[in-house]
Amino acid sequence: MKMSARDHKREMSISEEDESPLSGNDLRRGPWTVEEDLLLVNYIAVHGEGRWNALARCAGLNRTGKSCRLRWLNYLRPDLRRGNITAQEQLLILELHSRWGNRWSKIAQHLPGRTDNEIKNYWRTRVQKHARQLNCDVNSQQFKDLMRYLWMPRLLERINNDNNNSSSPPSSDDAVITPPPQQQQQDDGLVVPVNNNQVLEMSCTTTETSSSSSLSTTDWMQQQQQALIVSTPAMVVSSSSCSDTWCQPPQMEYPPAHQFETTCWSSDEIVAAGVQDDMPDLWWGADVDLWYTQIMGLL
DNA sequence: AAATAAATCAACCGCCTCCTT
DNA sequence: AAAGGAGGCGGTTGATTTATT
Repeated sequence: MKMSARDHKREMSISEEDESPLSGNDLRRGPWTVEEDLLLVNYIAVHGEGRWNALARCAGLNRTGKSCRLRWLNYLRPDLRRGNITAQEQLLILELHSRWGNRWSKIAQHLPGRTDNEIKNYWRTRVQKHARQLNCDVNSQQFKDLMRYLWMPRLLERINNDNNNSSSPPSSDDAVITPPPQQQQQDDGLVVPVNNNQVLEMSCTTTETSSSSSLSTTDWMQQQQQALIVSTPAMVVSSSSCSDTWCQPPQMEYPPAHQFETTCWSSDEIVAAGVQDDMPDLWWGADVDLWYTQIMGLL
């Protein structure tokens, strides 16, 4: 298992702490050591996950079941997706959060390989930060409108441009993980990837099996986007290419832009208004401030 | 180069729900 | 039906890293 410098440093500090271990039956807390990770991974590989308190004991881990579960779900399980949150994922997070609010685990179900913790952290560190910088409440209508009528369409535009401009294989930032073997149509109109374990548990409710069993996460994301965005204002996105089998776009009602005269700014409109049309690469990066400050000035 | 501030994210906590007995 | 345990969730903390001065 690859260990980062950060992990190594942490490991060293833990080893030093072990000279004065927790007394008696006290359970370990804090950062996990490599040895603990191995114990957990090996045990789950043989016996599977679940029954976490018993698992912790049987695996010889002096941890709570909760701690083991968290470590496995958020860090050790093999289908985790590493790296930056992609533009596609950002778009999904924004859209799903606008529907469900802080239902992180529910949102995470729609982002294969991402954990609720990761999405929650992303929201708090990036999205909330920018709401603060704009001096508005993250739950305010103003901020929601900004996301819906400016950021999301622009993000979408960027994604589409990227897709059009490159027929190349996915970049390293767009790593393909173990693809979702099956998808499950839910009553909310979205399609949920189902991992191997879930298939076993939920096979009785799996109604549709997509022919795209080798779908990469990238492809899955793109199809999800199409399902999500067909009614995004000012975006010309056809859903006709979607398979009717599993890509049924939800009928989303975008709220009226009570504050904006136009519901969305096209690139031409933005340029015509004198704003540089060069949305920064990372979208939430520091240099985006100028970009959307200019935009905000137009509103 | 050092000090400080800001950002990141792994991990914990407390509450809630569900399941088993 | 009630009690207790396990698992899941959202909120929060704090150590570490990264950026800035």
